Amino acid sequence: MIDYRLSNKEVIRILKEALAAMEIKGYNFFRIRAYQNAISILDNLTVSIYDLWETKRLDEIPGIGEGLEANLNELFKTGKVVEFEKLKEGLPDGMFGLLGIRGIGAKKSYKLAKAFKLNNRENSADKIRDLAKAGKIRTLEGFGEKSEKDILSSIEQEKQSKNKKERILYSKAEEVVERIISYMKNSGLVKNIEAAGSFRRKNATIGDLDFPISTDNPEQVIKYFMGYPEIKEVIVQGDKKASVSLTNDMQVDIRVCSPSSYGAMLQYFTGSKQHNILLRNYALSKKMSLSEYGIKDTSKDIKEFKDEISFYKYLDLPYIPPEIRNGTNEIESALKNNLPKLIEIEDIRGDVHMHTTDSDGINTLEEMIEMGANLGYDYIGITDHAPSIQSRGYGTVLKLISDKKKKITEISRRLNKPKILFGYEVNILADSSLGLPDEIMKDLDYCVASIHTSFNQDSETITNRLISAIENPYINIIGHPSGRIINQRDPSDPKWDRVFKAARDNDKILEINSQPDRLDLTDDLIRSAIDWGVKLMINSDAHSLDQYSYMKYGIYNARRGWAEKKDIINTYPLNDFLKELNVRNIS
DNA sequence: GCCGTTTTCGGCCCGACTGTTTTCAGTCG
Repeated sequence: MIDYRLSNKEVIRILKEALAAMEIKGYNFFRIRAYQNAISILDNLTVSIYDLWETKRLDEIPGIGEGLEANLNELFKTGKVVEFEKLKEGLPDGMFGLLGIRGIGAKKSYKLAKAFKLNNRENSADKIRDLAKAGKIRTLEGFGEKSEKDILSSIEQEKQSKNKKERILYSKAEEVVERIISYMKNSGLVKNIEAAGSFRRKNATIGDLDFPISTDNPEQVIKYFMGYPEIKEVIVQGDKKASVSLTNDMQVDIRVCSPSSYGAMLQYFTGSKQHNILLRNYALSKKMSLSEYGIKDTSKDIKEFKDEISFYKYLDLPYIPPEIRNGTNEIESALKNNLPKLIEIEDIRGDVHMHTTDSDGINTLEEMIEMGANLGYDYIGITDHAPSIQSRGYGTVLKLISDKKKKITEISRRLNKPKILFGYEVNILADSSLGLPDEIMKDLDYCVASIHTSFNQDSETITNRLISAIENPYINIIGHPSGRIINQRDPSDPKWDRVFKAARDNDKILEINSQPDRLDLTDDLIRSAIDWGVKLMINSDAHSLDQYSYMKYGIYNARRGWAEKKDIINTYPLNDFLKELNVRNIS
């Protein structure tokens, strides 16, 4: 049997088209909303919908009930959904080429496609652009000169940014955030401001930036914001909010409120959208209504909140950290008083994956060790890429290793902290063999095994490669297990359940790699690894002194994966850590 | 269509902004 392995993006496109068709045909409002809700949830998944279907876990997704599960089942089995095809009957195909253009939803795309007889989605956007240029759109009822102009600029912008419209790395977004906050604070008008949204939830990548701002002078603040030098285009501008796009193509949204209601605004603007919907539903069950202005209960007047803690408290909930406000089961856990006590950066006692000038690092062994000492770490581990026996010869490699070992022993004698571990990052080769032979690895303190080549092998082969490294007695850690590079290389696709089981049964550690473009394991894999009882550690994989600080990104990622201190072994005191890692040659 | 700390029936998050309207529909977050 052949399945149709559609990507999340394709599945969502198909559902959005069905949704648009229902809106045109005037289906029940709440049925439409159920579809919107399901699409929004699916769109936020970081796991593959197909994988969930294949492992029969679609019913675990909130918002997907019997009906949509049956639709998706049909879609993955046959490549289409008969019900959806019927829904779209009689609608001009061109309208589906217009969905997704800013400001054009179902109704407008239908109106346009119908009026101008656009029967092909491939060229409908181009045709509308030409019609707008010719001043034909304004002749349509409900459209005017302004909307014609907006449509034109939306289409041209869409075309322009088609290839570069990727979400940017959290670490890059940090720089933009700092510039905006310092600009706004300079106005002297701002009481509170911070970046909310996915940035505050510490997503690995950021789409838009959202800033709640409290002030006694809303109009002035909006006006002042409009003078921000990186603004390319103003999308909306009102009394209470504004949206702009920057010269780097990021969208920035601000909301302005009074200091007395900043807590509710921050909560609203932090999201996630799904978290807020669930929270508002929960509030309704307690006869309360939530908004960005505060909480309305039966007394009808709005109770305001200066901070988020009091906001959640009024709902009889403990504070829910932004990193886990993903609209999964965090409210349920909060109600049971069962929220995780998430790991903090201060919990980290060491970092044992890093490189020096002996491989592709840019600082020397001595410099890297000194930095680890300055940071106050209890232990660090040096793991350059293992030298290749094939290209250097067995004897040379042995000599290299013993020289390096001597050097580390000497430095260790001078320092009482940190404990310095000596290992290598060893390649897991395409045929599942390892880049260093066992007899060399066994004399090292520990080894990290990582995949650096042949990422595109099929799922079964990748799974076996990872598992055979896990089963090797001299491998202690699997480095950046999925191999993804954000926006450059997709994660490889092993059977994670088998990998997790093997790691747990063999007492091996899986790494959370903190490089901002890796963040690997990903947050949801961290969550399932923990459920499997797998021990994890967070490493910077530093290739220079300043990259030690990447540890914080790994922490953010681990927090998103609901990780607690006990789940991450490099929070343990030295002796417990060495034992947990199964370090050899402990002196 | 989805879902359950009021409910397996009867509800369904909340508000801002825009353009084309004379009170609101469409879109967005």
